[in-house]
Amino acid sequence: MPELPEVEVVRRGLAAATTAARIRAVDVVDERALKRHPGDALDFVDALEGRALAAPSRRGKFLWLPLREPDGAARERALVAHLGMSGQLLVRPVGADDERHLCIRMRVDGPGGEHELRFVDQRRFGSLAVDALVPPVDADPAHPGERLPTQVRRIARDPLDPRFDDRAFRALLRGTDRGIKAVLLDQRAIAGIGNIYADEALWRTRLHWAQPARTVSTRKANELLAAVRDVFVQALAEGGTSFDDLYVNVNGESGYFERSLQAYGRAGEPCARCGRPLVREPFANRSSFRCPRCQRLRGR
DNA sequence: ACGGACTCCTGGATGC
DNA sequence: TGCATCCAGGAGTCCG
Repeated sequence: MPELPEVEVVRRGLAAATTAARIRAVDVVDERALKRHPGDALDFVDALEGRALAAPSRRGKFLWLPLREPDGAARERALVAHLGMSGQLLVRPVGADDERHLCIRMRVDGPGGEHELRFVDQRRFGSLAVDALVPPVDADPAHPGERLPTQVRRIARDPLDPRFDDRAFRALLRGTDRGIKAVLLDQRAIAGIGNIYADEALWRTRLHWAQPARTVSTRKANELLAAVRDVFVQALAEGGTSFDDLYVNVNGESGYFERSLQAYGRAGEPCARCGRPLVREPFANRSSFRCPRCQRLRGR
């Protein structure tokens, strides 16, 4: 399931394959993939055909490729992608067989010749859109050129962004009674974390998912941020986490960080620290995995 | 205003 | 064996 490391793997793959590529033709096979696009399919195709793609950017789990006019002029618009839980962006040879859940196909002509950039999505929570680029609400005066798609403006910076504000995040924790995991998953508070990496970071920090955020000490908050960054960097180095082939890189290959997971999906298996069997608990219509000994509610 | 519940969707796994 | 139900999840929306 694509969280920050998986989306970053895809971004890097796209950077190599599509930067400076020109879009020759766009075929919308399933219009439901355009649910975040402000216009219809015709408008989507029209906004892309003939334009070139600039180097891809990412914030949290959102990915976008700025568009250039045929004369090379920058356009304040971008092709925006969100993979949802099963979306894939694939670079394929022209005319390769259609994937079963192919939603959008784009023929692109780049430095490496002609390819197809395809958006494939089994569970259809993902989307492509053409969206305007605007200055971020948290713009840094030292970097006035930064631009974000409008639909990404409400998303916080992610913890690998050098301009992520640790201090502001700690203040946010002090100001809410929500459980710590709910805050980690709130993309307006900190971006890029989903259910898997939330559980991994909490396990590493020995925090219970329901621990009220305001009771997390400054020291623990710093440990938690460090754990989130560590787990992201490690997962990135291992190509991301793949379950049942739903997440793959642009060449269709799985990552292997699943082998390194210590908490997520491991109910009944012994905790790698203390040996107690991990438990699975319902949380916000999904699951949380934790060690009942290492990760207890504190200060109640 | 805040936070929790609900919604979109598909197919693999599970249960009777 | 076959049908029904459950479950997974990001982020927008809705409601108390």
